[in-house]
Amino acid sequence: MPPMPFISLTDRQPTPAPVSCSNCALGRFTIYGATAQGDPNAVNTRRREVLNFPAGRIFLREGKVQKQVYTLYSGWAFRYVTLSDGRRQIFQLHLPGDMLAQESLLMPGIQLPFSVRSLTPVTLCAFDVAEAVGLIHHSQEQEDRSRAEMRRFFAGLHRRLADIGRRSALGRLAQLLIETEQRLLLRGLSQNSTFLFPVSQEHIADMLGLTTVYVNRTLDRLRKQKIITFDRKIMRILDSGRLYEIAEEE
Amino acid sequence: MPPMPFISLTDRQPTPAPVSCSNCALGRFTIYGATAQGDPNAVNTRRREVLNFPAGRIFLREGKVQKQVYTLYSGWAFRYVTLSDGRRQIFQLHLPGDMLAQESLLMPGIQLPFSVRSLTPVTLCAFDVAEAVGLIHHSQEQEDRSRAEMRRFFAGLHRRLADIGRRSALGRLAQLLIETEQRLLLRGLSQNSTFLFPVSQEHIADMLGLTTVYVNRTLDRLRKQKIITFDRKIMRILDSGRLYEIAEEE
DNA sequence: CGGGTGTTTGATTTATGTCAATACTAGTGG
DNA sequence: CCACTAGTATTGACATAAATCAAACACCCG
Repeated sequence: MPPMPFISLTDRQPTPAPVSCSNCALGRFTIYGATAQGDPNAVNTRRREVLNFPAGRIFLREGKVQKQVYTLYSGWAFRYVTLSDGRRQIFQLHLPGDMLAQESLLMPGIQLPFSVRSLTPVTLCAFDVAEAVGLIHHSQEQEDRSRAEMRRFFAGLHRRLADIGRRSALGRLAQLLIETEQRLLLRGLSQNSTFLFPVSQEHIADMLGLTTVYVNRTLDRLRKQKIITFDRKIMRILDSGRLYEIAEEE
Repeated sequence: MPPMPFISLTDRQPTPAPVSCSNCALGRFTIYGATAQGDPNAVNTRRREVLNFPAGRIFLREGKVQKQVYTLYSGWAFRYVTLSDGRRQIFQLHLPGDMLAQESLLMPGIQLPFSVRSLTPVTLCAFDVAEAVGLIHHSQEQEDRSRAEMRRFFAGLHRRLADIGRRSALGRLAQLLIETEQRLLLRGLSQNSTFLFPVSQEHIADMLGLTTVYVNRTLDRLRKQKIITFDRKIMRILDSGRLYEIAEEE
């Protein structure tokens, strides 16, 4: 089934929260996707509340134990830590459909080793941890799906570590673009290798362990080689073959 | 209870595998530690086999799905990936008492995103995944303990990522030494801030995202400042106050 | 005792960081 | 619709941490 985009590429307004999970276009892409499609009411019943935050808001804090988890219904967020002198490392971008604080499902009682901040205005659907676990154990298919999601996340964390440890700035950037495009594609948020990428160069720097200035210059190299285009938050991959080569070799 | 060392600091011979888990001095430090102490027979019954490997052997391979998990009974190992051109990133050191491939317990069916190789000769105790899960669910205390272990591991992965992304070589090295000493201390494998650290400078480089030569020079800085001593694989922390400062600030 | 692996050191290069100035963009309020 | 501001992006000149290359050295093991 080809995924349908549920917001326009250039639409920067927050998508209004759905009244009911029954007509939520996003549900199928979530960790409880099977249930969301087969029995949307089961999801609706367990949803505790719908939250809205403006851009730049810290809404999950390092060290806290989560009683709830959240589906990112619309908008982008990221998980990160800040060192004592202000240096920041971003661990992951969260895209619409992601489950935030999902590790609380696997490791109940975990103190989050990161904070989460919104990158754009976001809408979240909240579930109690126990309810979310119930949702996941709803069916075999469901369990498989959510496990697959956890594994993807886990693998991604390792990949990022290897990237920062062992790849050049150019290689890291290429990896990031490829990974992001793939994740967005699955949700119908990338079309013709073009997608909204609402991050500043400082965010990219903090994801890749680089400096803002150097990210700028590295983006420039990709632009000059006509491998990408990136303007007003719209990223377009022009030469994905070359991008893959760079990701692999650099 | 002050942990008792179960091998001598300078003993480089592999500790013989215990015939029975009942007299295993290591059990209490494992992920199933509560059971190992309260009902060692429950552990013994489930143990499938005891494996021995020489140093430098790859015994878990990236991409494989694990039907078994292993307690590292003696020796050291590490998990890593190799990029296509040979660059290597080490994700974690495994010390005696660690459960190898433990993510298979949380995420059954996961393809390992890394390989595992022995650093010294190792002895492993093997358990089927299902049996190990059973062991863990043996009691509440047990579940709590094993969860705590998972969380520690998870937090450590994030910490390492932030270190490599945002700290200098000196800071990374300090972090590594502190973390390692703490982990060893819990198992009684560090005394008077002194422990066996059977890694080459190349291993350190591959853990920290550096070069062998530069690791050598960075170790040298710590030596010259009389913060550590490191000779014939014996690491001694002389000035832990200073080491903590460096870990935090650099 | 000889060879191989791991360590140390020096000289040099390079990728990336730092500092600082200028330009652009998206909003804001009038 | 314009002027103003605050954040971003871009650019240049320069500094430096870390990599590279290459040559001793040391140590361990059989």
